[in-house]
Amino acid sequence: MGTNDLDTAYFDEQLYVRNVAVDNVIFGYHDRELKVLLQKPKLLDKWTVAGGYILKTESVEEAAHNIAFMRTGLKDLFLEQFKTFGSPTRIKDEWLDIEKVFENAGLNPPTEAWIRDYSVSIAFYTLTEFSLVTVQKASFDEAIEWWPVAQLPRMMFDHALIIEEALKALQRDIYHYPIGYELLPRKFTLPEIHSLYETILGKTLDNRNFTRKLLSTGIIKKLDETRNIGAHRSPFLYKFEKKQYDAALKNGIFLGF
Amino acid sequence: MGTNDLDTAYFDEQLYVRNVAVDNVIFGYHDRELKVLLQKPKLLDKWTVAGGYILKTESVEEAAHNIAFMRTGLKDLFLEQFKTFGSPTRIKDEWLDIEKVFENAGLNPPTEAWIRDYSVSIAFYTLTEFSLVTVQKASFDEAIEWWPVAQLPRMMFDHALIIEEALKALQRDIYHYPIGYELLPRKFTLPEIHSLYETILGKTLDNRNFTRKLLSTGIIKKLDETRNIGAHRSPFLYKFEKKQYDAALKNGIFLGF
DNA sequence: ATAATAGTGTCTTTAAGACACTATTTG
DNA sequence: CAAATAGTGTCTTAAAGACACTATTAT
Repeated sequence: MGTNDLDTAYFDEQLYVRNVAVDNVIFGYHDRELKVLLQKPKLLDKWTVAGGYILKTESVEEAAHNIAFMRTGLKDLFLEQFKTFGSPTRIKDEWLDIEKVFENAGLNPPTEAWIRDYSVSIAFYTLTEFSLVTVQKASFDEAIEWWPVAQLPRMMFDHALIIEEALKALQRDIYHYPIGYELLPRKFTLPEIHSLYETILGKTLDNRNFTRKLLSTGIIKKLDETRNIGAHRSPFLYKFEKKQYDAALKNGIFLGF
Repeated sequence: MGTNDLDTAYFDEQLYVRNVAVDNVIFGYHDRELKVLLQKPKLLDKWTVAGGYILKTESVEEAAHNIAFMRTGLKDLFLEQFKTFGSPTRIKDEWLDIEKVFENAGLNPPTEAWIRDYSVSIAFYTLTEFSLVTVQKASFDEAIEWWPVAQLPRMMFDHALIIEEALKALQRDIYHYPIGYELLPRKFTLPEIHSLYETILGKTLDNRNFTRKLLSTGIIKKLDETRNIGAHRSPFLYKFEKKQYDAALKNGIFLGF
């Protein structure tokens, strides 16, 4: 999406790249659950991934950043392009839906406008620290909410597939990038990051082996503080070592969990 | 690309998806070198990756298959989407080039036609067995040739970058897919596949360890034939085991070379 | 016999995986 | 002291990596 105005007339052929959408699967982590930020257009009972279009003056990556910014209020988020979807049927299968979207948005693009036509979607996923996000609703949306990836609502078009592929990409990337940095608060405990990895990978990880491997990379560092969690032993807080983290991002690491 | 006619007027807005191109980096392996199939438009001294546009009646993947077919005469090639490129400058940086391309092709799209405009390129790479390919020249091309990836000619637009990224993607994928099947003839020797892997990865691999690992996957099988290579010991021929190969493609394998 | 390439085995080192007890905190 | 969660060490097994000699073929 190219502007901060969520109500821009995307079918303006002068401003926007035609036939191309950008969809951005915004992941957050909270309450031991991996969540996705979804929107529900007015009057429809289907949800959509955050999405928008590309201004002719910006790159695909800038468009994806802008979409993330519009929905979360956050800039410079971690963002990965994972796949581009395009087929004659991915939107038209549910023709009625898109007509309703326009109607509800108070828009009425010409019948022949590209926005009703073949649509390629360049899909990204974004990682955000849940607690920092202040959700931004567009005027044509009835709701914008975090949904657990494990229990999604009815999704519009092929958006369920897009989320599924985003999750696969994330699961692939977690072995090669220090993903936790983006999803956790600045200070976190070992049990928290352990649970994050288990959640994303959908399997249990032996806590001793997990800790050993994670610490051996040198990307996190124990602090001299603990977190009080009630009637239990207080876990130590850790933080990411920016230097090691950046190196890991650049060169890749291998975390064989 | 959507038809078998290499001279189709791509700027026809009724037929083609606007603003979106598909570029396909076609890899082949020959003479111990990894090669790419490139074209040179008439009168320009820059080369391009195989590319084309998407018919509104086909999917992105179909378009990529059609591009590969038009250039190689082969169907059902192994094909992977690896990245989508899009920025306001990737084509316009060399505005003169694209004008010349049109001129040389005898085309004269209207000044405002999308084809001169912002262009998103969905990039794929394709693996082919070099010897099966019969190269197909389009009328607006002066030449179509295999170039060693290690010594590319001057490339148009961002095509050098696209090839670089395709190679990175291939190097990533080689660890998870039984790549050799696509690039080698049906029967091949251990030294041949060994050299293929060394070439793609750009590093030497201990032949004993390589053989041990490759054979342990069960995807190749020793035949009862040898290849005569002159005044040397004759190497045995091997072939891929289709069953194991398909399983490896589907589930992924791990080849830690 | 020589030159060139094919083919194979062992040892060492490192990483993965399995496994269970002790420590801290609060009520 | 009981309940809950944090935190840590060792052994076994598997895989990776390093390394060098013997086998075959044609001239």
